Formats: sequence, structure tokens, C-alpha cells
Amino acid sequence: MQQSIVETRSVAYPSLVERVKLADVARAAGVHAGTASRALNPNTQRHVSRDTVRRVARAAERLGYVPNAHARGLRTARSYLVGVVVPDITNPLFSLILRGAEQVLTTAGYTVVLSDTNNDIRGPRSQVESLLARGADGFIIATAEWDDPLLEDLDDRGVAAVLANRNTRRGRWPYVGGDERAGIAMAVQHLRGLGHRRLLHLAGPQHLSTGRDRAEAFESALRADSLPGGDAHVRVTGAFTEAAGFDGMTAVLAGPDRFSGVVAGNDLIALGALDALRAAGVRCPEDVSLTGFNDMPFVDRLTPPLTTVRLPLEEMGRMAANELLALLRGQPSVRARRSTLLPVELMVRGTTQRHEPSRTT
Amino acid sequence: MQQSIVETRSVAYPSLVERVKLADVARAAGVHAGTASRALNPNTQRHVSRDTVRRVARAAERLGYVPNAHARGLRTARSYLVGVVVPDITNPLFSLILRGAEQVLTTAGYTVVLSDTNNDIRGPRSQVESLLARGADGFIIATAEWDDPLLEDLDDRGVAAVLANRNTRRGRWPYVGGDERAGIAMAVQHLRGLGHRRLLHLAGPQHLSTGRDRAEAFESALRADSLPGGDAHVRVTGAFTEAAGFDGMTAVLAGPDRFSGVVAGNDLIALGALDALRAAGVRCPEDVSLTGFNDMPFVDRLTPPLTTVRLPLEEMGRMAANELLALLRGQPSVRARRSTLLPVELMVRGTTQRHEPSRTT
DNA sequence: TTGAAAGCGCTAACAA
DNA sequence: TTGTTAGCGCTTTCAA
Repeated sequence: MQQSIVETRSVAYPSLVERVKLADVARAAGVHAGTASRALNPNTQRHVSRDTVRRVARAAERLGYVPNAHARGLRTARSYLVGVVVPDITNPLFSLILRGAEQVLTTAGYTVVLSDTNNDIRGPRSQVESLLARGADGFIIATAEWDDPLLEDLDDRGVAAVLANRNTRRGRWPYVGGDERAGIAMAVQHLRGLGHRRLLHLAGPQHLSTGRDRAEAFESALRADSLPGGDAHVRVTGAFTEAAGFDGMTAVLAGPDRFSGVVAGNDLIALGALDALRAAGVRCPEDVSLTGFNDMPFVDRLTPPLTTVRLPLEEMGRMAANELLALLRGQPSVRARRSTLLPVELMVRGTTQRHEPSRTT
Repeated sequence: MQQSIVETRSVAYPSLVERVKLADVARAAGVHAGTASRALNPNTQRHVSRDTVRRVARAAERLGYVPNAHARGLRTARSYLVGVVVPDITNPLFSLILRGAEQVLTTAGYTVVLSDTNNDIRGPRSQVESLLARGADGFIIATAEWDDPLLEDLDDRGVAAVLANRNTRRGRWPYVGGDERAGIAMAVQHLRGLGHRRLLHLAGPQHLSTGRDRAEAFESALRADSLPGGDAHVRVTGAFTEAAGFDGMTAVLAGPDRFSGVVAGNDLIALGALDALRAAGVRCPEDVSLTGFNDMPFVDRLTPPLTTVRLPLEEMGRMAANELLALLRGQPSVRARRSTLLPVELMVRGTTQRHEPSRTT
């Protein structure tokens, strides 16, 4: 006779009730553990008779069998764990990327481990190490510095990874980001088209690809500019933050450079710049027009609402996740390093208007 | 003779170079694997001679040993994995809680798995199941519904968990949230003190503790109110969103109820309500005063800046994580269900002002 | 198509 | 203080 007494003994606090294991399922289905394993695994099911598959599946269902991921991972050396490394989870920019990635990865059966480095440069390393210890199958990295020793190291070790939003100088991984050049070109053309001749770029930090690319794009957009009488300055700020934007704009206002249009490195820099302008009695958009980058939530609700460049962030996360999945499946198409640039969109709102020539700050 | 040839054979794409295992470290240090294990583990180090500990540690360091978490987890039945379940990672409310929790848990050696349900009611279940399969040690849950079958189920199974921000009717876990009652009382007193007699509460959904508690607190604050001539209405909205706030306010404006002060269930409802007021030609704060709840980023930059109740969200995440750690360590003090209510603060800004009696909408 | 058995890397109980 | 050994639960090779 078959034993089917379910022990529900109460145990010391947080541990679980005795867990059903594969051997239990096998016994209940009248087969051996190996067969049960094959029956339950989609890749090996075809080696098992239809009837056995059904019996095992039903037994598993009835007993509430949940495979032990440790045992499986130990045996297969795969974890179905993916790390997503972001610099600041509090920034909607990254939480949107994260959400996109999480959707795709979860659907594909992976578990997403969050690693928020809180902009701490030492952060990523230890987190990534501990994930590697868990046998993480791969990473989506949104913290890449332009010259990043951690990434070089991961590259050497052959870790599978995809870069999102921020690119890096070296490394053989796929990169998924927004089309920074196009976005900046749109902003520049928009301002030039409104009659602004003297432009200022409040650039983000140059150790990040986003800061570099946008600054470079700003300069090349001006070179390509066909309208006459252009003049431009670039001021590099120390971070993609409101404080850095405030300081940068304050410094420029104290100097000799004149401008009536400002292309900020991102929305936060733009907001800080706006504060600095206001503090100096310069009105936006009457005296100075200003554009941001990223189209963060709520910037459309400010007064005036911010003209900015929208990036498809959730899509970026999804794409990055798909690239990673392709990598993990060893698809040859992605073994070469490749970049995917997502299309961006200029959101024209209230911080830009036609230039009135008398008013160059 | 000892074999010490390190195979660095090149392998198919994403797999790693041959990993150093404990046996390798033991061999290099001239001890047996068991001893090496003890030497490396802080809890068992005291059973090993100082000299051995040093030798093993150095060997581990030199070889770049990283323990295999699967093997360890399989053996110890602990994973050092904690799941954090949030309804919407895009909402700063939850990303701040997440960050706080992540800091504490990571420091304590745990790995944080993110589960973003994207407000999908079916979300939590499968995610939690898969984490349980990985042997997750515990959960921080910020998605609790007031009557939540998933949580009842987890409770039955003796899973260790802590509820953050949202409470539930049943369940024996610790809860960490803001002091909702105090926050609403502050808002009500603030409005009453400004001379507003007729108040409206745009309540959040009542299947969430935050919606319920705030509505209840609103009513009890009015009952406790000593000022004469009070009058109040409660309108329940369907969600904590701008759209729900807009619809709720629009409906009230179309009805017979009059008010000059509004206590919104949270900031998003407040923003939606603001839009509805504006659409109806009602000015804020001149005609109607309005308070929010949560003090989300940027609400201080709106025009007018939102008067709202600030919650210490990062602290909430940290506290929740600490409660969970205590639970996992089996500390008796927390075995009884207990609530921690964090102090809140009223941020008086531009959406509230003294009532001018002629102007009750 | 199924059974038997080995072994992934680690920890812990037992022995010395 | 250290060595030895068994075994966590699963997958997979080999044999039947």
C-alpha cells in the first residue's frame, strides 16, 4: 500500500513545511526519479512515453512539487539568475529600463536580481561578484563608465552582459541605448530654427558615454548647421544632477559667454539650470530657451513645462533583455559587438520659444 | 606528485573559465576541504588554528576563490536570497522603499531579488513561487491587499515576510509603514486651522490599507475636531493614480457637495484633482486648498507646489529589512506580529491657503 | 522508454 | 585542531 500521510508538523519559526522533492513525485507516479526528471523537463520529455509524462505531471501537481533551484543549479551550472545593475533606482530613467528588462526576463523564466549602486563607484564590483558566486547567467549593466575597470574585468572573464543606456569604450558586449546624436541634433535644430544664434551646452560628466556623446553631438550638429551666424559654448558639469546644473549655469552666467539657447545634458541639469537662471533674474523662455534630455515623469507638469528629448526607456530595457537572452542562448548573430540605437523624439513644450534678438543673455 | 595544471581551455560563449573550488584552495593550502571550509566560514573559524585560517585565506585570495552558492544553498537549505515585491517600481514611493531595503539586506550579505508586479494582481503569486523554489529566505512585501489570498497562503506555509507601506487584515508578520492617521490628522488640522469648514476627502481604493486607513483617519480627525461648523464628504476613487483623482474630482464637482478644502489620498490623486479643478475653472489655492500624501519627488516644483505629507520612505525600507533580518535570525522579540509606524511630517507649500468664506466651491 | 548510479561543491557530524 | 565521510536534490550518462 502506498504511503500518503502528509506530515504537517509544525517547525521552528521561519522554516518551511517539509518540501516535496522529485523522489516523492516519482514514488507517487510509480517511476524512478530519473524518469520523473525527464518527464518534467520540456527538453527531455520526448524521451518519455506520453502516459508517463501525464502521470508524473499529475503527481507533481497534486503534491505541489516545486523543484529545488539549488540542486538544479548545482547540477547544471546554470542559475536562471540575471543581475541588473543600475546607478540609482530612484531615478525614473533607470526604473523604467529595469521594468522593461524585468518583464522580458521574468517571462523567459529568469529571476532578476537588482543591484542599485546608488552612484557609488565601488558598488558594482562587490555586487557583481556575489552574483557571479551565485552563478548568475548574465548581466544588464546601466552603470557603465566610459573607461570601466570592472567591465574590462568581466570581459576578460567571459561574463555575458549587455550594456543599457551607457556605453563603454571597450568590451565586446551588445549595447542598447537611445539615439543620442539624433536627439541632440533635434534640440539644436529646434533652437536654431527658433532664431537662437548663440547656444550653450551644459554637458553631463565626460566619464559617461551619455555625457560624451551628447557633447560631441552638440558640436557636430553645429558644424553641420547651415544657418548663418552660429556661435556656441560647452560647459561640462560634474554630474547629471540638479545641483550640477545649477552650479554650471551659475558659473556661465558669471562669465563672459553670451547665449539665448541652452541644450542641457539631461532633464535634471536643465532643472538646476532653470533655478540658476531664475535666481539671476533671467526668465525662461522669454529671455532664454532651454531643452532637457530624457523626458522624465512630471517635467511636463512644471511651469513652464520642459521641452526635452524623449527616450523609449521601457523599450530600451526590453531590448537589452532580449539581447541578453540571445547571448545566453549562444546565438551567433549577437556574438559580434553591436549597438542598437532606439529612436528618440523631441517634445516641444514651454521652455523654448522664438528668439527676440535684443535678449541674448 | 601534485597535479597543478590549470586548464584554461576556451569554451563556448558565455560560460566562465574553469572555476576555482574549495578543494583547490584546500590543496593549495595543504589542508583538507573540510578544514578549508571551516577556516573560511566566520562561524566556524574558531575551531581552526590561527595559522591555518591565514594560510587558507591567502590561498583563497590568491586563487580568486568564490564559493558556489548553489552547493552551499543545497547543503544548508538557506539561500541568502530575499524577495522584495513592489506594485510599481516606476513609482518613487516604492523605489525609495526598495533602495532602503536593498542597502540593509546587501550589507547583511543577502541578495535582493526584485519583483515588480506592475499593479497586476496575478503578478505576485508566480514570482513569489519561483523565489520560493530558489529557497528564498524571506520577503518584503509592499503589494499587500487588505484581504490578500496570496499572503494568507504564505502565512499558512510559514514563509518569513515583512509588510512595508501596505498592511493586511490577517497575517502574522511585522508591518512597517508611515503613521497614516497622524499624517491625515495634520492635513485636516492644517485646513481647519486655515478656516476651511467644508472638507472633501478623495480617498484611495479601499482594498488597500493605505486607502482605508487614510479615509478612516479623515473621519476620525473630523470627529475629534473642536472647531465649530465642520462638514465633510468622502469620495472613494478607484486607484492611487492621476486619472482616478481627475475622475473623482470631476464627479464631485458635478454633484451637490460643496467644499473649500480637499485632502487627497495621495499625491497622484491630488495632481489629478488639480487638473480637474483647473478644467472646471476652479483655482487652487485661491478657491480651493488641497493636500497630497507621500511627498513624491518634484511635487515641490509644481505650480503651485503641493502641500503634502512626507513619509520617510527609505527609512521604511531599512526598517522593514531589519525586521526581516530579525525574523530570519529567529529573534523571539519579533515573533509576535507587530507594527512600526514611522513619523510623518506635513510639508506646507503652495496649494493651501487661508479660506475666504465667499469661495466655497 | 526506463532504471541505476554517479556526481555537481559544499557543510557538518563524527572520529581521531 | 584536523581529517574523513556522507549527503543535500537534481540531471544525465550508461545500460538494459
